[in-house]
Amino acid sequence: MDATESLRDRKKLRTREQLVAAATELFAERGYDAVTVGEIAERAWVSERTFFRYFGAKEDVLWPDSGEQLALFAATIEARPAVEHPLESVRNAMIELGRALGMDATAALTRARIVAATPSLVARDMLEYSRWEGAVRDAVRRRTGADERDLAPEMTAVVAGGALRVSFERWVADGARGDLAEMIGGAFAAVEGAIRD
Amino acid sequence: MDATESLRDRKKLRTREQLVAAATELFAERGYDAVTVGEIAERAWVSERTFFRYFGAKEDVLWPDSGEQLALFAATIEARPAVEHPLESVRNAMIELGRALGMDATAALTRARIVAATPSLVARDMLEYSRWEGAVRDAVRRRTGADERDLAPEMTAVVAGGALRVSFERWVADGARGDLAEMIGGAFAAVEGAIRD
DNA sequence: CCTGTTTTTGGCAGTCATTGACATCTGACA
DNA sequence: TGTCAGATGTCAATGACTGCCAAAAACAGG
Repeated sequence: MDATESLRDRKKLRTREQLVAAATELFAERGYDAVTVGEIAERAWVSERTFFRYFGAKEDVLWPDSGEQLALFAATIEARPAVEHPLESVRNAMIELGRALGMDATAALTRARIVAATPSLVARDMLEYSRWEGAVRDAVRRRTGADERDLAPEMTAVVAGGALRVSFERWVADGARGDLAEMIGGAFAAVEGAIRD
Repeated sequence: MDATESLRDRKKLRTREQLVAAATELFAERGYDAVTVGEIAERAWVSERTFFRYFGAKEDVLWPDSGEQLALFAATIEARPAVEHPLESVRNAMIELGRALGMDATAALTRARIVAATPSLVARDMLEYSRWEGAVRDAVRRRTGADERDLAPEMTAVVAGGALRVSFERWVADGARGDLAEMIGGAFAAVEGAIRD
């Protein structure tokens, strides 16, 4: 509740943000591989060692809040009314979340381009998606009380996670114009067509 | 056509196989991170430098034929009769492929365990799946002549790739007993249930 | 079998990511 | 102001890669 945390905490937060900003700028300018952690640290006014105190690895700086966002997403799904169809819950959760995070389109676009340009980052990104998928799967299982061996929750999660991923990719490909929420809705709708005929 | 290629080629192939075998054994024994490239090279009777002539990175040795397999998969899909429903084609292609590759269950299991134990390898694995997904998407697009902006082929690919991934994971979790092809069929079937209600 | 040519290897040095150990500095607080 | 815990900087070491050059092996022709 206290917006004025200790000086220490504020400094820590600022350093963290500077590291993320410095890294993003440098990556955007020269490409991920051509930037060293030392350079990122230098631009953020800290030592290289300190970078690793904030982020476990160079690439982690591109997913600064993945843990929090995942937790938030999971909580948002759980909070949806139980009568909703699972896919509907996920879709709404994603839309709610998109609003809550206040998505800075420009920043998201920059980041997406950096990631797309380097295979190892794309891989890491897929790993993030798979974690969201896991959250969906767990939520669906809990809600439907499905057996752990039932593949239905897994596939629901595959569809939900895939819709998010595909929508985001398309949104980025379009230069972050257009409405992401709408695109997600479209992706979910497309599954119907994909399944039937 | 010539089973007796040049000595050079045969040696190269043997070295490659030895590297893969050495790496797999060591990873299984001690875990991916605890094994150095130098140790792998040593057990394969070559220098560390040579390892990197065969594989661009340490982790690549766990996906020795990913390119070929992907190409084979793509070709197999394309070869399915055009009247088949896309998902059906993909399912059959996967089943055909599983047979053609002669899946060594034990080896697959060992590999899967190594991968599952290390996040960066899981990420790389997801990247591989996304490439298969891309192949499916392209095939569906070509076959249906869908517009590039149509999300249907993307989602068909998501479902197909997801079914493969989920099935394989389950198969591995079950200790590679059971029929993988059958499990894939089950995953595809589960989508119906997941979508409707 | 001998010899000049083409590949494949090995050895080395250098860069960069990542980590542990230890000294120093700084905000928090009595 | 003096002390303590937490944050940072420094240093050294390991291990993944890469470029470069020289030795070894496989080829091809005579």
